Amino acid sequence: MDSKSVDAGLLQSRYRLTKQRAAVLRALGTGAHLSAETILERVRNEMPSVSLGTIYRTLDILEEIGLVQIFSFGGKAARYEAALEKHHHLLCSTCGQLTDVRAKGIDELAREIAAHEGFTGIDFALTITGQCAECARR
Amino acid sequence: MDSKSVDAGLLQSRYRLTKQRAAVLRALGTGAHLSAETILERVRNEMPSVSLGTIYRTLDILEEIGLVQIFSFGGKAARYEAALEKHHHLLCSTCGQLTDVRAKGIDELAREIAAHEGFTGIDFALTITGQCAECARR
DNA sequence: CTCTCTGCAAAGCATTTGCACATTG
DNA sequence: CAATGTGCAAATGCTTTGCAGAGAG
Repeated sequence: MDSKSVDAGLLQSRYRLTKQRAAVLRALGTGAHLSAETILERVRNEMPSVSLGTIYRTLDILEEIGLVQIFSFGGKAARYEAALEKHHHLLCSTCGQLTDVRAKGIDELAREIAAHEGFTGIDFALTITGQCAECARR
Repeated sequence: MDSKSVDAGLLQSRYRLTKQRAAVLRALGTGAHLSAETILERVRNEMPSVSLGTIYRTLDILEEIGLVQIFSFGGKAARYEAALEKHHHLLCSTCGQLTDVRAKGIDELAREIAAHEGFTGIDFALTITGQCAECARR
């Protein structure tokens, strides 16, 4: 997905495409699993006056439109990621690293389970917590 | 699991089994998906002087020992639940209701995925968000 | 008697919000 | 120019912590 088509998502929505919003989208494009604070830093590189409030407001909108996925794991600050291709995460409980994984088997299973309970319009993301190979070695 | 065996978990740990901790365990037994605030209310029924700080401290310990599962979903207050049998959740994004579901297929898949990436000692819980049958009807 | 736990109140943090001004379409 | 968005700073809400006294072993 290039930046034009990402911006298009905003244009098609009831929201305006502002400099700040485009910058947040760009920041998200440069790496995944960013905290709001990190996004703020990146956006400030090109636009020093943005405020954290705007970052949060923007992320809310982007999530609503479906351009961003939010992960809140028990801990502290949530992580935000451009919603490109559906995928899941492995979270190392020792070093905190987040690894992406695809697994359509899970998607199908989840869909079946939800359907069985009468749930519709579902969405989900699986986060598996454990120890990554590197941390286990120590 | 009766209350004796639950208490035993604490007794076997390096923590003391205090009145407050037993009361929190009992409160968790009476219903799942409780917020810390709700647990506080329940515990106060039998012990009016407990503080929220103690509730949180106790829940932390219980999670560490493995007697409690914590769910933090994006939103606000986390939900706490006695860790009885491994299961997953359906979260209705409209009414907020949380439904338990078992699905060993998912457990197996997750284990495979993690193993493939060299992750060990894994744990996870799947939360599927969508609209429950009742809310969809409206 | 010593170590752990508790209540209380204050502190911490991530996130949200009210308001006056700036910007967009 | 009317509606929406932004920066700023203050407010919120959940959770954590320091401390002095209470309780457990």
